[in-house]
Amino acid sequence: MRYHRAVAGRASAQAALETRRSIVRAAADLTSVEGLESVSIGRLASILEMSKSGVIGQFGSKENLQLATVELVFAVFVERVWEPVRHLEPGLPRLLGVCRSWVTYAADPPYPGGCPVDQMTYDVDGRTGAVHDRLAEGRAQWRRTLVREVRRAVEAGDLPPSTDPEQVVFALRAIVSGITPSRALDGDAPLEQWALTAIRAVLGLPPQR
Amino acid sequence: MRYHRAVAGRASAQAALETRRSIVRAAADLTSVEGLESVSIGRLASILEMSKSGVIGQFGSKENLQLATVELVFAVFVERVWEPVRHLEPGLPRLLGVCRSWVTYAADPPYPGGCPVDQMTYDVDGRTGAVHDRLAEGRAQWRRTLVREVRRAVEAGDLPPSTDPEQVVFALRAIVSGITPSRALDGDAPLEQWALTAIRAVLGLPPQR
DNA sequence: CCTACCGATCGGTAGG
DNA sequence: CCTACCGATCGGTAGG
Repeated sequence: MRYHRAVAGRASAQAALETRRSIVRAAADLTSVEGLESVSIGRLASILEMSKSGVIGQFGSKENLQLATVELVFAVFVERVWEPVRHLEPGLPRLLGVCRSWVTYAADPPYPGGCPVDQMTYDVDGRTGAVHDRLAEGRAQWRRTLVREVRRAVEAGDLPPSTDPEQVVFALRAIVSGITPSRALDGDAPLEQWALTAIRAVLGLPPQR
Repeated sequence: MRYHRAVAGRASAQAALETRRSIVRAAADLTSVEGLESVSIGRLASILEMSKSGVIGQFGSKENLQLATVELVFAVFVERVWEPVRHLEPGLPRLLGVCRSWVTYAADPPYPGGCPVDQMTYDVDGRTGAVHDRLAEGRAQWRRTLVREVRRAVEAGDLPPSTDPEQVVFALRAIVSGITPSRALDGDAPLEQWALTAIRAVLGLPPQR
């Protein structure tokens, strides 16, 4: 009986973890399409064919569910954008690699909608609270990573010495983030190519590659 | 009595128009801060110290109120960004003028939050309906205006003949739209200057001015 | 423009 | 993980 309960305990703890993952994943997908505000506990319950208390019980509050969703979309971002290129040589080679994987991620995101990080940024930008703070923190970390990479490229002589890393990183983020709304509202266009062309321009590199 | 009623009729029609304007203005302000989804009839009623039926009665439905809000923010955009420079010489002079007024509008918007057009773009990009369609239409019109201006600048020899007007306009829109989220979440920075620097880069113009 | 009301949905809790 | 429920708020309507 103790054994049985222990096994059942492990099995059900595992099942609970899987349920938790499926809830967060559904929340991320729904956020990518309709935004954070549309992700209600009732809608998730309906999508996942669970009760509302089954959805919220895993997290205790909607805010905790949102925080878990933020962590998931950050992890996916790192896995898709940073991991594939982290082995490249620091400086311009890795910076250009990041830009390519980043643009690919934005143009063909692993969600039914656009990048949930950008969506959430708009959803929380006028508010306060833990979700806003965690999102700002993650964005700041990504910004610092990019600034460091630009700085290395300048020091290596691969970018003009007049380069302002902070300015360039602002431009890079804007250009990549511009892909999602264009894709959703402006009709078909070679957005990936347009973005890469713009990126080379703000880096002060000659066109093409 | 007929006269009195006629006067009262005019006066109250005017009052109704003013009420209508104040509702739409409050909706635009609230949209700029919290997004379209947070603009409920009840919240507007509370802000304006009216009854809910007084708010919605002017429009018949929430969708019509949203459409009226879209028209207002488009009108404000044209007034702030296009009108100040429409007298400039078509081509590069007017294009640079537009970029300046546009960046100023984004960096110091006439709303308590950021530009409602960008906010609404994220709010409706995963949906269908009249608000989505009107927003897409307005965005397309602005895009065509910019493309025309870039094309003129190329034809006048003020921009490189290799310029792809559609690509450049994608980049311009992304850069200006990047100001709002940065302002809200990334802390103090010379965003206006960064944006103008990036704009010159994607236009293929030398730095500074 | 108002009061009074409709059914639906919201986040969350009690109790199991 | 469930059912059953809470008060609050949603968009909208009836009737004036």
